[in-house]
Amino acid sequence: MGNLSPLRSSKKAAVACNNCSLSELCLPRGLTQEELNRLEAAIEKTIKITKKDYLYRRDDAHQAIYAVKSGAIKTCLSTSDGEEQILGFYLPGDLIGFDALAHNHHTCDAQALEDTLVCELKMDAFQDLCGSLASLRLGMMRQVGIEIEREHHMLLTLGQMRTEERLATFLIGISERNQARGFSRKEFYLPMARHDLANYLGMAVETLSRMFSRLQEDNIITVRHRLIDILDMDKLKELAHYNCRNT
Amino acid sequence: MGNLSPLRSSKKAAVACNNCSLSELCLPRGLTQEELNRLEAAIEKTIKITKKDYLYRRDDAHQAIYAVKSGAIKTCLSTSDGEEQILGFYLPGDLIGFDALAHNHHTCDAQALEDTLVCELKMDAFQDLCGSLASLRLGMMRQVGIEIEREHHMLLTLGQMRTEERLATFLIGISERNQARGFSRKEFYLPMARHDLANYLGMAVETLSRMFSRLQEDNIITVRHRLIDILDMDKLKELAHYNCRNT
DNA sequence: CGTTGGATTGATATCTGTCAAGCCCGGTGG
DNA sequence: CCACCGGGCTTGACAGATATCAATCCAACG
Repeated sequence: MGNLSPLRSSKKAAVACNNCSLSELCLPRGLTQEELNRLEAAIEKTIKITKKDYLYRRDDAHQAIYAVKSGAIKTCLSTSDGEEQILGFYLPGDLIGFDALAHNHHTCDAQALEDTLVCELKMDAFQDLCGSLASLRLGMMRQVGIEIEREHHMLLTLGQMRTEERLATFLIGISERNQARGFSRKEFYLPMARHDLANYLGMAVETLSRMFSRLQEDNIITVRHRLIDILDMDKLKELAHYNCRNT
Repeated sequence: MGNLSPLRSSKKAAVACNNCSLSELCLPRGLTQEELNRLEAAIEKTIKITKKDYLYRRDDAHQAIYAVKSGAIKTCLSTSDGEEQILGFYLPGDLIGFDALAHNHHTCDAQALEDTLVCELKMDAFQDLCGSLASLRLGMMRQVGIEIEREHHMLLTLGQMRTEERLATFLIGISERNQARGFSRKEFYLPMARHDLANYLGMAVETLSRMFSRLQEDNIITVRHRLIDILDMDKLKELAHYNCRNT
């Protein structure tokens, strides 16, 4: 468990959206220079979250939307009987914090999987901006829409697929997200522990481990702990029914 | 399968938001009278969708957000290999259409489970309104947030629960939604077929049927086809781990 | 009143979870 | 430098839940 009150070091963002390599994935996409300047003025600071600390917890007031700059964050629903469901993994360029839109307080926990930097966009400043910047409203809606689509796809994964298919689908997704960020689409590090990934994919850790082993035996990937190398993307997509589920 | 191009009869809404019994569940919640008037002016018409026809289909342009006035709608992802995943059931007072926020076209199908009436709020009129009505922006965000929370809860259901627990959770949810709409929370009609419900809950139809039977044997509910009577809400909540998962 | 599609029930196969043991790697301290 | 943990991960054996296949059953409807 991380600290309940994580120490956060913060300062004005060192990297402006302008110079941020992630801006094409993030909220700024499609904004003009002038609009971007106004958005940036509303971005308070960059927050550093140490591995295992929380960006926010359930019931925290909805103070801001965050953009991941580096590192990785998981969101997760916890129940009082000790069960939990991982809701998503957030990588650089992803926006996080929409779980609080309905009730003005967060409805899940957001925890850093590794040391992580996020930009903070305060809700009050954001609300003001939305009044005058139609493009920002659209950008926000687009981001919320992406979140909804992601969750729809996850419902399909949990509702219809068997374990091997789920893992294949997940690996392809991570691969594509890495590619969009300019990293290798065939070789990468998973930021999360087996425990978290198994939970996210709705299976036991042991089952997940077996599926990794099976993919390796079939020469589709190599696994060395969290380091994944996709050897045969076509076969992987076949297992994931990739072409069926995306057309 | 319904028609690909359903016939829609439409007219200006017969019931204004003011007089609509659902306004407390719907977008108008929290708006002042003047704001409400402006919103209403943007509501184009009431659309009638015949059972099995589609309100919209995947890839349709995002023309509007819809509010269900009566009837019921399911949303559903279809894959080219013939599988599908039901994403949600929408009852009177619910807003539908957020799946298109990211890409300006719909990413799932929305089909009427019975003859259904919806209000149509055109996106362009809505975008204009959002510029000047901060309260409407907030209302929209709240509705989107509700959708996200609903999906989070569904991920928990599919990821962590076993079949009986899923059904119990679903029945409690329907019961609460009925109650919020002024209907009985213990006796109600399910608008969807077993096939759809089983798909939604990520199990085989036969398993769902067995779970219904088991709940009936244990005198927790009575089932007569789609008519459900909850005899013992406490036991049902116990099965659903209701208190664990909602605190 | 027969047809048809949905729903239930039964028998069986399969997948996945559970329990248990062992492995591997990184960290720690002697 | 090496031995010794400890936690995360993997593997194996087994049990149990759920899917699948098949056979009714039932209700709505023409």
